[in-house]
Amino acid sequence: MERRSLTLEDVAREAGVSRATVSRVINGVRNVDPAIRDVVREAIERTGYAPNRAARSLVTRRTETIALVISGAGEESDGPAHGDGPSHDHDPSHGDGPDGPHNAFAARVFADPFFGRVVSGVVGFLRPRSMHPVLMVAESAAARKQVTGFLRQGSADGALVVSTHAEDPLPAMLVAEGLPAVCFARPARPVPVSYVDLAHRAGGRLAAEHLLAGGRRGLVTVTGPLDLPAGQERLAGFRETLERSGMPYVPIAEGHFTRESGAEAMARLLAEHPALDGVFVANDLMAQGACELLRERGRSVPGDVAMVGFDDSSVALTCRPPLTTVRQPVERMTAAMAALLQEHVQGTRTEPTSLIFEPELVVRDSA
Amino acid sequence: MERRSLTLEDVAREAGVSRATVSRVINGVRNVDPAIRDVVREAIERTGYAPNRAARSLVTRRTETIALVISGAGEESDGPAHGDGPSHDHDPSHGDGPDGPHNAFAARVFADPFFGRVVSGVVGFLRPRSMHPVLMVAESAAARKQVTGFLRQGSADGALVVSTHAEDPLPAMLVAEGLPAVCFARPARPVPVSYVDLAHRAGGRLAAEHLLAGGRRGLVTVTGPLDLPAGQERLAGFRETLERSGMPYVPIAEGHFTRESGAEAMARLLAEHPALDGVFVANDLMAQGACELLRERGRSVPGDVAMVGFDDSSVALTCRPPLTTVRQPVERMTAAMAALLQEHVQGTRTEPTSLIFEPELVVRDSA
DNA sequence: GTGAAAGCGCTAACAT
DNA sequence: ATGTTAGCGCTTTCAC
Repeated sequence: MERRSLTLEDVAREAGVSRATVSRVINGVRNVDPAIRDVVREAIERTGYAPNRAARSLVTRRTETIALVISGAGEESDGPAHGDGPSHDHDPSHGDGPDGPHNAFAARVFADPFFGRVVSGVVGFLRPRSMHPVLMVAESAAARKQVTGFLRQGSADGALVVSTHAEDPLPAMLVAEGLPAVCFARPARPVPVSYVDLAHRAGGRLAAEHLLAGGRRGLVTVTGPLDLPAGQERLAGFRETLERSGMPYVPIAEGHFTRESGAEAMARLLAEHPALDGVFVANDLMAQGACELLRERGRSVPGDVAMVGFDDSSVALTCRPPLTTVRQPVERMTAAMAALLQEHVQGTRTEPTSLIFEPELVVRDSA
Repeated sequence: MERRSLTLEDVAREAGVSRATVSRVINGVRNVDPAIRDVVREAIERTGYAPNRAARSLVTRRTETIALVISGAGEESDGPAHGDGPSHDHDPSHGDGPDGPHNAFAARVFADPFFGRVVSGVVGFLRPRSMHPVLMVAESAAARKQVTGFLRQGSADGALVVSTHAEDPLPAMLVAEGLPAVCFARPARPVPVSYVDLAHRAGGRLAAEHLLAGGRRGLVTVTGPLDLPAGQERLAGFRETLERSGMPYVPIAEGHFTRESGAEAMARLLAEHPALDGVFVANDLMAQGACELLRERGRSVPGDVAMVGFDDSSVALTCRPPLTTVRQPVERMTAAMAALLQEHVQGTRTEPTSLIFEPELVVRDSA
């Protein structure tokens, strides 16, 4: 049943040439007589030959595989306990128990609509090149070791890192080991690593301008986590613009990019500034929460309060009303990450590089 | 900068033993003197050695990698055109253009909250075993070839297949090539392949019983695609139960598991049966659509109309009101898929096997 | 332009 | 219990 896999040797015999020639044909090296080339191609076709990845990888030192890492900060496993073997994990909900997700982190991350767009962009770039990402989750120290180990043993050529927390140590670890990596968003503390990011400040500006253009003057904002560059910059852009319009003071409430925190922040703002008539919420998930809270409190959107979100994630459409939002071209950004990583792997680019994308205002019904 | 990677040889020298011994220690083979074992371990630690995956894979004929394939039916690329090379694609939106996702399929799939749960379950099983899934999308004939090719060249040991359409030819292709595979849900047409599935019929029953228990008598249902076993069975279970309660006739409207189709189906039902007071919607996404439509039409949920969804996906919580729904333990199911595949790969199980999971009613606010 | 041959780093007989 | 050795299937000099 398990037919011994075909080798170059078999194809070579079939075509009446040497292994080397078949190899050349497969790898598209010139210096091959067109006639012979066709004969070989036919032999490959006829036999259904598929080159062995491991063998090739062993000699080329390339895997043509990249890792897509969803990485969190040190949370659980960086606590006081240490010295355990690398495969042990301190999270009590860990393990392949009957409860499905081995930990809350993975479940949370994969449920985020943002994740789908990330994957979509990466796959969009990779697939036409016959490459496919290996998905890794790294929220603990042990998991991060797994990532570097994975790369060091040559299981992948490099890593695409999407961090969910500001203090993620993974980028620095990768750099320290000399492993090719590209991050989504500039790391909170400087690391000589390539990254792709959004012009967050410009995004905040777009939001402010739109709200202002709509005649709103009682403006407030629900910010993202202010220890994240993205959180700071979006706020800065928003503030800046209002300031230029003679509104130096803007009430703010900090959220952490979750729906619940958006609702809570909105509640605080509403309590302190009942006259508000426009709000910039630093991501769509929080905007959804804010929207619901506003409705509960009897304020209509956009009638009483105009709202601009950020990201243009799927919830922007799901939300009632559909959200006017600052679109982050996530798919293009993650595709660019893959392209950049590819260059680093191939050695056609060596210096850490950053690519900044421009946001775009998508006007729907909320403002 | 690029330090030549360490080899077994280096570690062996460092530890003063032979390559074979180091190999034994690493692979946990007995027959190693504990003292020597420790010396070797220390040498590994000291040198920071990481075994080369390709080299190992070449001899073991195992990759310790599995593919997670999100697969659609033949759609675009199975049209009249054919004979193109495998890397060509007919979808005009294909390619790494500036528009992000190389095709609508990937974008649609990855945006589905269901996808996150699938990944979460798979990763939950794999990660404690230091394995990581390779993500593949296969919605065209060419893409499916890529999948079988990927496995045939030994890039992965087997595939986990999640089909989004009834007539997906991939499972049959995999079986025909003798490649290890496990599917999510029973294939629409019989294929001798292992799969994990839900007792859909029991789920339909749960929904009916709950609605009945709530005193609702004007019951209708929005079904899933009726060419899918899941669609048929959920309906059958629902019908069955009502029939036993003396309600042989149930108005139905078919949807295709999208929010829009749910709203449309609900609209049809409402037009024909304005007196309805309870509805079973065959998935949460459609339920959300139905819910919104009901509200637009001035019917409150659950006041005027009680609603039970299916899946318990993230939208069940997002939905206003939060959905009472039939929970599908997706994470456990996909973890089981991975476990089953593992057995097939290791040869500890050879016959196609099916694992059926029981659904569970989650009562929230909509019914 | 093509073939012969030398490894890539590892595991698994087989010897010892 | 440990070392020696023969490949796994491929790419890549190096001759021709």
